[in-house]
Parts: sequence; structure tokens; C-alpha cells
Amino acid sequence: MRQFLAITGALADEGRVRTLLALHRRELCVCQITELLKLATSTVSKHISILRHAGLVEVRKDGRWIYCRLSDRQPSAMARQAMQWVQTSLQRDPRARDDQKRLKAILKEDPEDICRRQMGKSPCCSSARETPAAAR
Amino acid sequence: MRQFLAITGALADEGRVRTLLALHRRELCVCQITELLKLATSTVSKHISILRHAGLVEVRKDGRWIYCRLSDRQPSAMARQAMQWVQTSLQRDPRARDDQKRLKAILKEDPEDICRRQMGKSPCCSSARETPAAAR
DNA sequence: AATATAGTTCGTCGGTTGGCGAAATAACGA
DNA sequence: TCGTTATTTCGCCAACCGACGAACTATATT
Repeated sequence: MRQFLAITGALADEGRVRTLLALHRRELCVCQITELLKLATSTVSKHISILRHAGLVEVRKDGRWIYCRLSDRQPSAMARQAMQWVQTSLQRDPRARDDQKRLKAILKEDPEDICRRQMGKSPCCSSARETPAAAR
Repeated sequence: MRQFLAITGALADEGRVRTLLALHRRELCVCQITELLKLATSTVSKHISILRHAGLVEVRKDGRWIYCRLSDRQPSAMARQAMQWVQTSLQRDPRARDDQKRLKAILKEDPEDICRRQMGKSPCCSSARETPAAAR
């Protein structure tokens, strides 16, 4: 029951669900997920931590970057079924579709650029970019 | 996405999950669920409302009683899969097992008695019963 | 060593949630 | 009709949650 509620709790937030869908057959670093969700880095970090504790996501460290992927090692039957449910339920969801599209653009960019942009300014949700002049 | 989050939200509470499990192949009236969960009637009522809005539970009115059952009419694929996931994930859960056992006792009782008991006193969670003297 | 940078942790704030009891509602029985 | 009773609605409170920015940590790069 404990683990089950950890999973349903993790799935009860749109940002986390979108993250899971974005990770379908793909590894993403935190800054890319941050870019996709347009949330503060700290918020995304917490979301990922919740997904990890639920056993839905695993993490790999490579230098300064942390890459996330769906738990493909030996996920519990519970987690595996949950992911299947998420996937089949939301494959055609408009929001998810749009994310996949935007993700393609994000993947074309150099992660370094993404991070630099995030540091430089983060009024969040301003899809129009400001002058990338140094902050402070 | 909307409906999906309604379902995961509904599943992110132990009482509601236990309710769903209790309703497996069975109809229960609100007072029986209240007895099982040992919560205030008003609380259980709200839980059931949430399960209904998520499309997981349906309700049938019979006189003064309201009977709940799993949505077997035409549940969305989403809801159907969710219920299957819940069921297979928690079939062997100790808590769920215990509930099934206690449920048998509850089903042997007359619903009227259960309700009377609940009205008479509700210090909740006091499994030892008080003198059923009239309240107020 | 000093600087820069990718993420995490911490503290805070506002909004939501789960719980309760009291009051309202609905439906039967006398 | 009047009370009884099964459930819902309302109003409240404490706990939790998601969001943020600031401060910290860890890992390059210079």
C-alpha cells in the first residue's frame, strides 16, 4: 500500500506526468525537463525526487549533468503497470503531443545553452526570450 | 489529462483506495464503508464524491440508503485500466486483506444497526462500543 | 586555487486537502 | 404531518503540496 500510494501520489501532478511521458524511450537531463515544463529548477528537482522515490524514474550522473530515464532496471510490477497505464492513457493527449513536439526542438539545442539561458534569467513562462545580458 | 489527473488524484488517498478494493464484486452502502474505514460519515461522503467524479464509482439510491459500486456501466478505458491496476497491485496487500475479513463481519450485520450505532456516538476509531443510549 | 555551472536543499508562502461536527436535505414510518 | 434517519453540504482547522529564490554542494574549466 505504501508503494502504491507513493506511485499514485507521484502521478497526481501534471508536471510529473508530463515528465514521465517526455521520458518515454528517451533520456533527458534536468535542465531539458526544466525547459519543457517551464518551472524553476528547484521545483523540477523536487518533482524528479518524488518520481524516483516512487520507483518510476532512475538517474545517471555524467559530469555536471544528471540524466533521468524511466526505471527500466527491475521496476516493480506495480511501477511497470503504472507506466503502461500512463502511456496508453495519455499517448494521444493534446498536451503530451505538444510536449513531444517542443521536445524535439529542445533536443536540437545544446544542453549548455539551455542551462545558460536558465541561469541568466528565469521569469519563468516567458517564452519570448529576453536580452541574454548578464544578470546581476 | 484532466480525467487522468482526476483518477490519480482519487487514487492518492488510502481511504479511497481501500474503498475501491472493498467494492470489488460487491455493492456497499455508505454506512458500511464508513464502518469499514472508521471515519466520519461526512468524510466518507466526500471521498465517494471524489471517486464518482473520477468515474471510478457509481451510485444507486434505494430508499434512505445509497449504494456504491465500481463503475461497470461504460467506464472509460482509462478508468477500467486504473481499476485493474489497483486490483492486481493490492490484491495481496495486508491492509486490503484485513479489510476483506472485517467486511465479512460488517456484511453480516443489518445496515440499520450500523447506522444507528454511528449516529448514537462517533468518537470514531473506538472499536469498543458505548452504551447505545440516545444521544442529546 | 579560483571561477563557473548543474542540481539539491532549505525556508517561505499561498492554495489545496483531509478530517471533523453542525446544519441542511431527502426519504421513510407513524 | 411530524419525527426519524441516511447522506450531503457547509464551515472550520491543521497538515500537506507546489511553487519560488537563496544558499549550498559538487563537478568541470581556467
